[in-house]
Amino acid sequence: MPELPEVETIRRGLDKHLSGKRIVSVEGRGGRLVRNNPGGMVQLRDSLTNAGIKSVERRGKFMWMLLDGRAESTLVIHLGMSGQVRTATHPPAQLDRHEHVRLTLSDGTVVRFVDPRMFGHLTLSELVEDGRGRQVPEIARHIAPDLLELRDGDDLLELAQRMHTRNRSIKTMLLDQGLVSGVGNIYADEGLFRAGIQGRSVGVSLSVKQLGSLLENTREVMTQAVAAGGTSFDTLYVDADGNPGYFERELKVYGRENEECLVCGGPIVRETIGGRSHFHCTTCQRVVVSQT
DNA sequence: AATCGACCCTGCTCGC
DNA sequence: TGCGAGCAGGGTCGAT
Repeated sequence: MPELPEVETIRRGLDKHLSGKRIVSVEGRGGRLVRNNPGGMVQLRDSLTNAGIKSVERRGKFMWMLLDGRAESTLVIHLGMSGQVRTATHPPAQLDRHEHVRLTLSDGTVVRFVDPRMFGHLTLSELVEDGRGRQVPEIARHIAPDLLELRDGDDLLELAQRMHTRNRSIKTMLLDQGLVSGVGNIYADEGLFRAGIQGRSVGVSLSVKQLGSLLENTREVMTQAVAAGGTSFDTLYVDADGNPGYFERELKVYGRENEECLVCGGPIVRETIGGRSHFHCTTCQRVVVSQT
């Protein structure tokens, strides 16, 4: 479900509600959600009980709580396709069907981890240096900085130059979290539409300038989506307070197969790239697959 | 080294 | 109304 804007919206809510609080109890069966911890729920309970939460951080679609005085200094939260983190002051006594873990904080706030598909995970991880001067959880070290971390000049240019050397579809590269993180299927398509490029265009065939424009457009869409509280197609995405996001109304192509392009009136087309749907307008977006 | 497909799950929608 | 097929916003792994 959630891409960078949705995760960032949730992170802000959690940071506000949880920072400076202490975890007093840990409940739930955990299940697949805690699969990455060798000691499962027992380890999670031992490590988190009485831990203080300093802040909630994020890179790409990974977010983590910074914990006080613990061997594993972070609790990493990845929402996968259908994960939610909700805060509550008076939750139902019984855990919901898909509620796998519940934390109770020193002030009575309850944090509920919900995930029907269980592609998400909760993982204790130590902080390490990412090679660029930032401390990140060890299990998130493999992902690149996200578009909101990259600086306008050098960082974006360097990434555009790197993409320019690759003989690979631009959409696949946008989704490659090792190249740039945080972009998922919705915002990749929206960024490509705004940049006027079809997703199967190949890196080497696009100019560094075109690639830079694509990155800027994609970042701009995500920035606007954060301001709108993210995109909600359905009840699967809500922020930490249970509110939906309002960016769906701003989507130009994603999920609009056979509908009219809002710019030229032509049909929005869906094709498959790398096993994922790519929504685009064949008039407003060019395909560039050969050297120019 | 890079890239593709399979796989991990549940739930919803669509067509017959 | 019932049922199977297909699809979904994510990531990881092994085979090529």
